[in-house]
Amino acid sequence: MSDMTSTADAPRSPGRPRSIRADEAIIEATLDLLAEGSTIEALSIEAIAARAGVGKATIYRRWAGKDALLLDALRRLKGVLAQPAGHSVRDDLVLLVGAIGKNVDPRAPKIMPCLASAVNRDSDQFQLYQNIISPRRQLMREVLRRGIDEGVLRGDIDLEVTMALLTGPMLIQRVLQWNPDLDEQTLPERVVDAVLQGIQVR
Amino acid sequence: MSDMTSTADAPRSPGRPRSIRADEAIIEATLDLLAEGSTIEALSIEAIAARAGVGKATIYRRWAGKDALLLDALRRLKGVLAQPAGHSVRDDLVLLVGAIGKNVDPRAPKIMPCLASAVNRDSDQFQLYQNIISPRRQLMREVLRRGIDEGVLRGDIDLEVTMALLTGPMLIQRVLQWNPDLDEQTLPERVVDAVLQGIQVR
DNA sequence: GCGTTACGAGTCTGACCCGTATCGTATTGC
DNA sequence: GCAATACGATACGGGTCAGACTCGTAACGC
Repeated sequence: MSDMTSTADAPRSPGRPRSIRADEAIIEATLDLLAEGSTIEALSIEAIAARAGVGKATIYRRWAGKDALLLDALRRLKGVLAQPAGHSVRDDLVLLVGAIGKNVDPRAPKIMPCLASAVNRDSDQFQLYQNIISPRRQLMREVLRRGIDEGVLRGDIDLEVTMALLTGPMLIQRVLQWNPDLDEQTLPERVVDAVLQGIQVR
Repeated sequence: MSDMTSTADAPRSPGRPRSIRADEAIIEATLDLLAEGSTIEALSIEAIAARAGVGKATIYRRWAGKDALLLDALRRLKGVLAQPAGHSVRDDLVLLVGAIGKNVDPRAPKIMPCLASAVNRDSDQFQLYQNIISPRRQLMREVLRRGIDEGVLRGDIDLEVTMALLTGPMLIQRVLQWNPDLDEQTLPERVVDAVLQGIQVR
């Protein structure tokens, strides 16, 4: 997708090879600046170059512009998929819900909120976002299906609505800080249990 | 909060009074530009003035800067609180959930996503956001409490978690377009029913 | 060593914008 | 009519930034 992919095959390189350290420094600088509070569009190539200790040309040699750089930088944040143990449906759901918005990179929580706007205005970034979350949705869908097969969950539930039910509360809390009084730590467990049991008198 | 409040008392005005049409045109232009896809920080006073058919000085005569103008402009969007009928707890919840992210102004859904980032970086805007949603949370809390009193809802549920459960799915759908396959129209009903009944086999 | 390419640093042009000031004009109270 | 204040328009100095370019230098294959 970016120029960097061409590094893989590496047919032959006449001159001095590109510095891998520069690649890394540029990406890191981008994420650092975002995590420090810069918004996406306030981010300038000049600032990134300065922060990375790199000439502007070094950036333009690798990426076409800010958008392409950002696309590569944000890819770093998606982290790895959580792997449900497969024993208890409830525990698996707690694990998956707890993993929402939680990434390997500690900067991710700071950066994620500012993506919310971008996702709804740029269709490329919307696609990137969907590409990241759809495998996670799939994972949760499979756990729910397993629950139905095992007879733990009812067969007539709407899987998509149920996933929204499990994901929504965690997401608005992590991304929007919707309710400052809500404890994020114990939220996954409480959400899963509430969804499982319902709130109605039976 | 802004200079405009001083218009209220109006002690005495020597010269030509300020044009109310200009006030309106500036606010409208601001909201229009935001709704058309401009982000908050890409929004410039010059663009607003041009769109409103107004000189820049006319804007600076009223507001100290872009932030003050935005604060006033966004206040227009919050709309009125939904009024639950008070008959059926389920119907009231469906009404409240359906009202999430739904404002009188048709531009609101387009503008809301780009506020997500601002809310998490500027504490002033975070407060403004909390001030807007906390009465709505209170409304929902009262409906839930009524449900408990009436014996429709269990007494041992966590109100705050339940509210997150009801609000989250709707919010991520309206603001983040979390799952494009999910029908926004019928979502409130389905969310409320799922939360009421739970998904577990009983 | 030589051609080639990359490097950090810096320069340059052309946008765009802010916030202020200044036009000539319009609208108010007196 | 006259002072006062508003209006839209425009010009201004100061600032930031995009991208393309230029340095002198560094690292590679041959």
